[in-house]
Amino acid sequence: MSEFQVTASVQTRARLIEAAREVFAQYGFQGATVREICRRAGANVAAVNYHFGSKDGLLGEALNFSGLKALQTDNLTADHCPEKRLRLFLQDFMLMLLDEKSASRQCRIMARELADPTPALDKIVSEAIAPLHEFLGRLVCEIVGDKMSAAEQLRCVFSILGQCSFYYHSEPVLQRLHPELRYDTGEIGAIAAHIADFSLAAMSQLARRTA
Amino acid sequence: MSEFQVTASVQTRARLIEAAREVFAQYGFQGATVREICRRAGANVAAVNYHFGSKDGLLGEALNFSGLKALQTDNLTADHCPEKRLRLFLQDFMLMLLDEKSASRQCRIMARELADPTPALDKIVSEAIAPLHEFLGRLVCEIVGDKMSAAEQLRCVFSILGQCSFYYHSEPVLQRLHPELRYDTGEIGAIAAHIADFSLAAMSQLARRTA
Amino acid sequence: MSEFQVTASVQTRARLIEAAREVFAQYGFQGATVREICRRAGANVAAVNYHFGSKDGLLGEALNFSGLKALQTDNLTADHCPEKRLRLFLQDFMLMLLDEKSASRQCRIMARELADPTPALDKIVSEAIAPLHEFLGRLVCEIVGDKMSAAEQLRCVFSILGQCSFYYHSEPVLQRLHPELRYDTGEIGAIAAHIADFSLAAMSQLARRTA
Amino acid sequence: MSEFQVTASVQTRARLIEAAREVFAQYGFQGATVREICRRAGANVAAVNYHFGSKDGLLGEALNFSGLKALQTDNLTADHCPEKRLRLFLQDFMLMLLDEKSASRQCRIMARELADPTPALDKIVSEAIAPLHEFLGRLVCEIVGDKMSAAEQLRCVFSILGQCSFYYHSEPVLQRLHPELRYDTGEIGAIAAHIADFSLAAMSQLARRTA
DNA sequence: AATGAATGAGCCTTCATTCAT
DNA sequence: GATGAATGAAGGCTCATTCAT
Repeated sequence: MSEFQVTASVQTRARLIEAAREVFAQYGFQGATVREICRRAGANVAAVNYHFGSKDGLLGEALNFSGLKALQTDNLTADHCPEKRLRLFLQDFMLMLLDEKSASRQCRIMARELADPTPALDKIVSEAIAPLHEFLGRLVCEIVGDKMSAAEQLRCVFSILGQCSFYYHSEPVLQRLHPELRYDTGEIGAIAAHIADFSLAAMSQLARRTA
Repeated sequence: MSEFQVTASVQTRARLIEAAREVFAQYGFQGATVREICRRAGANVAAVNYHFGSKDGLLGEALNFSGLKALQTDNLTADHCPEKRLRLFLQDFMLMLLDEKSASRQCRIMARELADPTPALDKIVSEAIAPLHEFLGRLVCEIVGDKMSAAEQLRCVFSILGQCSFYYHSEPVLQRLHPELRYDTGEIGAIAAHIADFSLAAMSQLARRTA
Repeated sequence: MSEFQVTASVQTRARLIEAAREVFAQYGFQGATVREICRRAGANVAAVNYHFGSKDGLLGEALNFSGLKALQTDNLTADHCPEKRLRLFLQDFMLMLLDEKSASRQCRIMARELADPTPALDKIVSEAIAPLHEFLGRLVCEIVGDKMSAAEQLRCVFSILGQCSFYYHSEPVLQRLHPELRYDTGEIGAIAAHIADFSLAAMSQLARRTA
Repeated sequence: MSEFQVTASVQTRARLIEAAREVFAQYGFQGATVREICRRAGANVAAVNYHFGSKDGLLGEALNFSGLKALQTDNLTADHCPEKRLRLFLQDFMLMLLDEKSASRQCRIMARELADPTPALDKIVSEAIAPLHEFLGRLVCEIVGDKMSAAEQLRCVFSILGQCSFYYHSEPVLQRLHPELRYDTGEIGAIAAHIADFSLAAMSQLARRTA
């Protein structure tokens, strides 16, 4: 094979993955069709099976969590108190979750996996969600110190994540209940600030109470 | 028409609805097949269209929010302070949401609608979710009084609902991360108590801060 | 069975036949559905099979040629020259064929049978079309006398019938080509007059030529 | 794509169109099934949708009026008087209409469309019937000149077309009434000659009368 | 290596008919 | 006698996948 062809093949693969992310995010795994993905990628109908073996295989490749990982490593290297770091992380995380940019697509695919798990969920959990839980767990631990049991700390992590994902999952509902709501940069910042306020207030109060 | 046939028809309808709830909850609206529903209901493939006109029509009938409504009316008639009533509601609500009983199936269907909205979502929003948001909105208002803006109160409602739905949406993830976790009555009670503690602590702190 | 019920049964039968004529005329035999016929007749879905054995059986009963027969017997008793009687017959016949009245429905069903014959066509031919051909055959014979061979006379009958049925069969086409065309009483009269003029002119000329 | 495959695809398409013409002509658009068409074409059930998008799309492709158009252009280039050209056209036209060759199938499909119009009728009218009416309109105009009003000329066209289509539409009836009738070349020629004689006689007489 | 053609299982739905009362 | 419920065969169509080059 000539080098030109190698490059063409690689580009086709890349376009397929990009198109798959769009279509999976928009229609879900079941609702997405191989034809539509190939159409958007400008590739042949058979390309998906050729490059990835199956629709399932493509889903596996389409998942990519580098953005989410970068968020965490950046946050860890910042020189702030844990409360401030939680605030900053929530700002970045909600922006990634709610902003109408490409980064949001993986989140959307992940969210769909929760409602309708496929074998790809295992990969998502081990590569993206487990590290995220651990990251937040350490942050909460730093904030509440030893004033809370491990089980309570875990539930605080869940409370924070629950608040975050709510705005993502409930978007179609919120659009109907509050049509004026728009996830623009300002609104997302306000949401993140509220989650930080709410959670930090709760944790400080609960930590004090236990003590 | 004989009384026997009326009964038979009603029973067939009921079996179809029950089967539909199972299958919709398990596979989602798209993934569910009329054949599987009819098979489980012991009815003919054509039964769904005969009784409900279409798969969509069956979905509409399969959705029933009487349990959720009862929760709210019961709570409103209770003679307690608003904080206590929030606690009690969360206990009932999380039990309905997480307990492995039939009531949970409507929730599962609703949850799937969020990830992949169908025309039925409008019905769900107007009949179930909107009243629930209003109910919690009034409760929060009673708790924080005039010490918080309406927008902040609304975000508190979202924070509460987000925490609740997290345990529901993330079940498959949590099963993988914490295989020892079981949603038995005791665990559900502890979760509900945590959400109440966390939220009440946050609200009291935020209300005080504003004041 | 009480006399009341007998009457009810007879009425249901009659309503079914009337509804069947409407629906067969509108949608054709294949396109017509038993459900729609029963709905219009205000009868049960099973009524057609109960009263007529099958959809085919209903078609047989729905066909009725009394109007067409009356036309011919009326014409035969009129005291006019054959040319005049042809004119009068064409006026009546085209009115029956084209006027938007109930009488037209049997014609429409018959016309559909020609394009898509069912077993009912045999009945139609023997009871309606054959007598009509014979009637016109005698009329043509009276007009051209012995100046034309039997084969030529037969073709003249065909030429007359062809002109008549054209306006019926081609209605959807003519509506598209000449949207201003309306089959009102005046237009139908003009059409019938033209067919009479055209055919009598042709026959007189051909008869003279042969002689 | 290899040349072999291109050829294979074209052949499959062609076989499908040919089979569709057979089946549509035999059973009508509604009565025809995609399965039967594919069976006759030796193709898969999905082939129709793959190649033509839908059953409707296939009908559109199955209609082809090149034969009819050729008839008219050939006739226009002939160097004869208009009466002679009408005679010649009727010979060709009736042969196309009645001869048991493939060309007849499009006519049969067209005839069915008249009794049970589908969206394809628009295409038929604009591409085949309208030009045919115009062609005959010009011929009639040449024959009767200015001795007849435009409305009368139009009715003469209808009288000619009515006679022609009668032999086509009424074939199942004529088979029952005159079982000895066969549309062989000789008979078709005699029919065409009769229509020409009848129509020219009528027109000359009517034109003279008006003058 | 990569593609257009073709596949067949499966989808929802429609329908004339039969069943049990 | 007459009906509402139920049937099952068949309809057009969609889809991920495989085939042949």
